[in-house]
Amino acid sequence: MIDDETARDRVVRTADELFYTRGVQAVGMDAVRTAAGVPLKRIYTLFASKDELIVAVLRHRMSIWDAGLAGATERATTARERILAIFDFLDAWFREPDFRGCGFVNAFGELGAESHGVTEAVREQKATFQEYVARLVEEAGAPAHVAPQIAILAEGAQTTAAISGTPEAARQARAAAETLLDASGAN
Amino acid sequence: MIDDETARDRVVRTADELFYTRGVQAVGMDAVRTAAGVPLKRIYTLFASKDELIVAVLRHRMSIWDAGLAGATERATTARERILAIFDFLDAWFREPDFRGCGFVNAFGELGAESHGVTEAVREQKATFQEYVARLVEEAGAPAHVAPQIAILAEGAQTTAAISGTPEAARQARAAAETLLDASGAN
DNA sequence: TTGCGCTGAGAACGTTCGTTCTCTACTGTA
DNA sequence: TACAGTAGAGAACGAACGTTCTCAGCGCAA
Repeated sequence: MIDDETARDRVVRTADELFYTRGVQAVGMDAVRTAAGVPLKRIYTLFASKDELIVAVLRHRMSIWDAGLAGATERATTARERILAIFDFLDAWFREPDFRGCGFVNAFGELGAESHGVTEAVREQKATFQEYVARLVEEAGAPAHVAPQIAILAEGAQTTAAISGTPEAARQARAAAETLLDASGAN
Repeated sequence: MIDDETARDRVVRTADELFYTRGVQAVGMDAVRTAAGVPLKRIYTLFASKDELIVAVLRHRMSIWDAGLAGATERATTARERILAIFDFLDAWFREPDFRGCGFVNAFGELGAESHGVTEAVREQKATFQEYVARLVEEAGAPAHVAPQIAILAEGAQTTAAISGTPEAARQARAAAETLLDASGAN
C-alpha cells in the first residue's frame, strides 16, 4: 500500500489548499479524495471525521506559518528589525495571487461556533504568535504593553489586505509599528 | 397578508441573528423560515436566492453598525475623542456575551471566494469605515497616513477579541491609537 | 352566494453532503 | 498453486440542503 505518512501528508496538504482557496464547507470530502488521489476509505482511517481533518489541516498550516515567520525574521540583526520584518513577511504574503486572508481567522469565522477543535487550534495559533511578538518586543527593550498592540496591527493588516484585495495594509501597519516602538523608547 | 415591509424586516433581522451566531452556511433556509415565522414561498418572493438574502442581511448589519458607531462617537466633543470613542464602542461590543467577531469578516472568510455579492458588500462596509476614520483624523488635524493605521487597529482588535474570547484588545488598540495620534502631532 | 386570486403551511424535489459498504484485485506465505 | 488478508475504486446510504410545488382556506369584486 502507499506509505501511510505520505498519504496522510498528501491529504492534509491538498485539503489545506482546497479549504483555504474555496472555504472549508464549500469543499466536500469527495473533492479532497479526488485532488489528493487517496481513497475515501483510507482518508477515514486516517481521520475519524471531516472535523478531525480540518483540525489537522489547521495544525499543518500553523507549522508552515511558524516556519515562514521565523525564516523571515531571523535574517534581521536587531530585535527591532525582526519585529518590522513581520510586516515585510506579511507584505510578501499579501502579494501572492491567491492570498485570501488568514486561514485561521477564516476557519474560525466559518466553524468556530460549531467546532470546538477548530476554536482551540485557532486560539493556539494566535497565542503562539502573540508570544513570539512579546519575546521580540522584550528583546527590543520596549515595554510589554507594546507587544499586543503590534500583534493587533498584524492581525488587522491581514484582514484589511484580504478584503481590500491590496497589499498596502502591510506597509501602513509597519509604519504604525515603527511609531509605537519609537514612542515607547525601545532600542 | 402580513405587511410586506415587516415580513421582509423580520426575515432579515432573524437571518442576521442566526447567520452571525452559527455561521451562514450552518443555517438553512428552513431555520430562517421557522425562526422568522414567514413561509418559505414568501421568503423566495422577497429574495431570489439565499445569496440575495445574505447580501440583504449584510446591508442591514451595515446600517446597524454605522448607526451604532455614529451614536457612540457623536457624544465626544473633539475629533480626537471621537476617534478614541471608536475603541470604547468596540470595547462595549466585545463584552456582549454573543460577540463572535466582525460579521462581515466572518461572511467574507466563509463566502467571499464563492459569492461576488458578499465580497462587494463587505468591501463596501470596510471602505465606509475607513472613510469615516479618515474624516475624523483630518478633523483632528493629524496627517492622513494615520487614518488607515487606526482603521487597521480597529480591525485587528475585532479579530483578536473574537478569537481570544476576551475584550482587552479594545483597550490595547485604543492605547496604540492614542500613541499614533500623539506622535503625529494631532490637536 | 359564487368564483377568482392569492395566501400560508409545509410536503416534495433534485442535489450534495459526510460517511459507510461492496466488491474486485493484489500481496505475501506455505 | 492455493489462500487469507487487506487495499483501492467507487457505488450507495441517510440526512440536510436550496428551491419549488401542492393545496386547503381566506378576502373580495360582482
